[in-house]
Amino acid sequence: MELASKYNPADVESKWYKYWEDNKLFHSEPDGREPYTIVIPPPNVTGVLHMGHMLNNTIQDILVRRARMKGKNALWVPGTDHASIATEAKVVNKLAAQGIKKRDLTREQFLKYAWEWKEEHGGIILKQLRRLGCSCDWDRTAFTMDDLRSESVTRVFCDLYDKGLIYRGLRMVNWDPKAQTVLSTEEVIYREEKSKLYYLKYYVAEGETVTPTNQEGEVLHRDAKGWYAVVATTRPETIMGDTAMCINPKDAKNQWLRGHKVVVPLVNRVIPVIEDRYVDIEFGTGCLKVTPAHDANDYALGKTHGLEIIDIFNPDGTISQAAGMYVGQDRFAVRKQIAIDLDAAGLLEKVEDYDNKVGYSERNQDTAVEPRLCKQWFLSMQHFADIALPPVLSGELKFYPPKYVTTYRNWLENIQDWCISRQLWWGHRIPAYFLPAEEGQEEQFVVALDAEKALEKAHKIAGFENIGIEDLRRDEDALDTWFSSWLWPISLFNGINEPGNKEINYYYPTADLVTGPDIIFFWVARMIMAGCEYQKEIPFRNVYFTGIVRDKLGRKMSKSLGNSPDPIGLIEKFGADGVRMGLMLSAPAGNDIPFDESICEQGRNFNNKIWNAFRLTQGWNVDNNIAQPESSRLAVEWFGAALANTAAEMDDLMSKYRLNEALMAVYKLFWDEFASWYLEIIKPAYGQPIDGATYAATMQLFEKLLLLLHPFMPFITEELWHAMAERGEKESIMNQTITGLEKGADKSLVDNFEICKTIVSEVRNVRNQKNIALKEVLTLQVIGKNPAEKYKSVILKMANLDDIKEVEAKNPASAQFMVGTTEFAVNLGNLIDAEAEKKRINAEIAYLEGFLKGVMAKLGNANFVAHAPAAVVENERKKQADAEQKIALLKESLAAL
RNA sequence: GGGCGUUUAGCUCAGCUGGUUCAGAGCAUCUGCCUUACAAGCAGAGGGUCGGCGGUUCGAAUCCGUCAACGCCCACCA
Repeated sequence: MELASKYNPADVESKWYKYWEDNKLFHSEPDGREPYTIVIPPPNVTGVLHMGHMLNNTIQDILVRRARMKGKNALWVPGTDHASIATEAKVVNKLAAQGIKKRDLTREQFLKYAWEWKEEHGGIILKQLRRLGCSCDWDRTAFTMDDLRSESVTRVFCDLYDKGLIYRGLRMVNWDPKAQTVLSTEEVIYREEKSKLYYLKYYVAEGETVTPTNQEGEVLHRDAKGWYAVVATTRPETIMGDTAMCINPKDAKNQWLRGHKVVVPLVNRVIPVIEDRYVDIEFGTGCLKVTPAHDANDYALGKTHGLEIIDIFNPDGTISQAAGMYVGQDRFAVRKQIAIDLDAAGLLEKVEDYDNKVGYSERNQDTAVEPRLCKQWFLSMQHFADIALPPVLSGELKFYPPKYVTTYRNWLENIQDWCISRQLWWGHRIPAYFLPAEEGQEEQFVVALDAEKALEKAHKIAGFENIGIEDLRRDEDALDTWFSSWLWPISLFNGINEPGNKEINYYYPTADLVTGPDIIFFWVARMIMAGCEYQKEIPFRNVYFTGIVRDKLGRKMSKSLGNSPDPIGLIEKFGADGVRMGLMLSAPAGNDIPFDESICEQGRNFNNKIWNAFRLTQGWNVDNNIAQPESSRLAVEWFGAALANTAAEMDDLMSKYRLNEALMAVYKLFWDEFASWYLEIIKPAYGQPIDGATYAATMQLFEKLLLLLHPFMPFITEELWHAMAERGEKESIMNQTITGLEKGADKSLVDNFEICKTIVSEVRNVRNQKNIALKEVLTLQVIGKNPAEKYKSVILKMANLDDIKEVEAKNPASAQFMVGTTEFAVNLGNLIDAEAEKKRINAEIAYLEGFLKGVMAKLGNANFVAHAPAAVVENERKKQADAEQKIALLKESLAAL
């Protein structure tokens, strides 16, 4: 069959993926081999593949394919995440577009829509992962909200509640007014923002007698309407919630306010002036308005000083009835309006530009988070921090790159309780059941796996012995998505519902986790916690943190910027192998990846190179009756050693997770050594057959190269591996072993061959400079012994020489070069340009003399000779001798010209 | 305000415990080639005061100090 001169990935990729899947080659069952497990960071079930996924999953696939080829029982478990808040938002939007409001639906109705959405969009991303070549065990595909995972979540909730680690409490939390749910502290991201600082006048209440501290104070704090204090605030719309003004007791300039009452501007409510050292004397005027309902610090102040709490916001961020004014208007609209109104009333002293940080919802980045006081479910975290820190600090669990250990440690050492409830429907509903209560009375509740069990528990509580199941009211809230993800490495093997089962015992702990550093707290840390709590063992041995994929301008790839290439489009253009390689060549663990389509070209070109090397070998006729040329024998010997060296190097690099370097090593081995040297050496003359021994050896070497390449480029390697020989029906390259390829590594053999390569290059260089075609046969002279005598046959062929003559004195009419301290000369006859040659030699002498000067200076330094190790001094002496010898030889040549 | 990281060729990055890997790799660039595997290619070549300054040392890209730029994480200054 005639092979096209260019590799066409589209032809082969779908074919081989189907083959792998049909033959269940990715499937794993526990057996006697050593397990190698990876659990996928579950992508959002309704999401689509982006470049971050491409990178992340390529890495995982390389690791898992390589482990498989190292003889391990490799398993990569795929799955998706229900992504509570993001998915619910999408469904709400979709319904809104159809004119349906969430609040008009019952929970059941809404969930029906949500599941429909999930069925429609779920799985797209899993199909895309197949295009990439991911060798996931699809039979095990899981979903964080499927039955087993849901049951796991409920069990864990009940267990932690029973252990006293989960509690319900009134706290100042972060509220997302758009999604109308609470968020954890980790889900709030702060952004620097240009805003305004409003200086508001708080007049001293009527009837208060003010004693000015000094003349200056009187000027500053008094006008026609009386005495006043000025408060600087970025949030004037919250004044309706002010229940005090606070000054620092040590603040001399505000002493005069002590014990007074002031009037909240516009609102006209009289509030006390309190004193607390919390207030920064230097900030603004040193006067702080205290709004206990809407600021965490103010809340704390309110608590210590027994202040009233006025909640002026509705859950959607509009002003509530309690505010008494601007009711129903949006918080930001009110901020604008109130500034105007305050100004009109002469209560706004001034407005300044001010940079401050505003918290936004991580999932909903256009919505500013509102601190809000409400009752939520929390998980006490100190216990988990205590168990999750030691394995990382001790190195039992390793982070790549290790700098993240510090980040991890800092977080755990300052751990805050985790707010786990969300006011959402799409998620795992909290298994807490409230008991009937009298109006105005605090409701009691029980926590249980289901309603029946809840009822049993309720019956044991005095006064509730006779209630029925219909009297129980289940908590409306769902759990934070991460409350299911943190169980992922356990729940995938059903280790929560069925502790100690065969699968969890075999596959846990997993080997490597590949994920982004942005979810180190959300996910990585919490999985370690859950693992240590429920399996008493870390969930993975190594965490590989990938970088962020950026565009070539260094910007994060994002939908809104439109700078993210379509991954499937890239695969169609360059082939999955090409894209994988482009991504992998870019950067080491932890570094951001500046991605540009053009790096995929390099991958595609490499595919093509491999393809064409194969095409070359297929074009040969094999003749078993001809003898193996010496040059071919040497090439086989040398390349075998070179391949083993690279295999060993790759083992080392892979163990350090330096995938890009491992790939580069095999890339160079294939292109620079195999294609450019080995194949050229053994290539028979045009139309001539190749000897059987060389051909067989070549195909063996080629096959080994494919094995080494396979984890990085699964498709083309499978294609060629099959094209190369008859294979069994279920035989795949992915199940071949690469163990032992490093055997036979011989560095000296490789180093020796380098001398031969240098000589050939030098001759080619002469041809280049003198414009001598490769076809023209030349003669090489070596003065003295040829340092690469062993490879003479190779040199003759590669440099197209008729002979290498060992002579005592060279022909002056020749182009000369040196390899080490050996002189070579290419006889040029009348082609020689004596002037040019003199110039070249003089330049070389000048360089060597400079070099020698440096060496001599070192050796002339008594301190150096006295202090430096003998070997170093010896080496300098050798440099000196070599340089001197070379200079002498060059001067001779010069004289001869 | 704390902490971490980065700065080496045009670009992206290696360079471990100071000295033969000490100034490297890939890509890009330049020159010459359509040589019957491959122009998505072949053969060559050029290119860097290792961010600045100071110190330790016989010797510094490498260790220490300092400054600068960039990036990331954490933190309640309204």
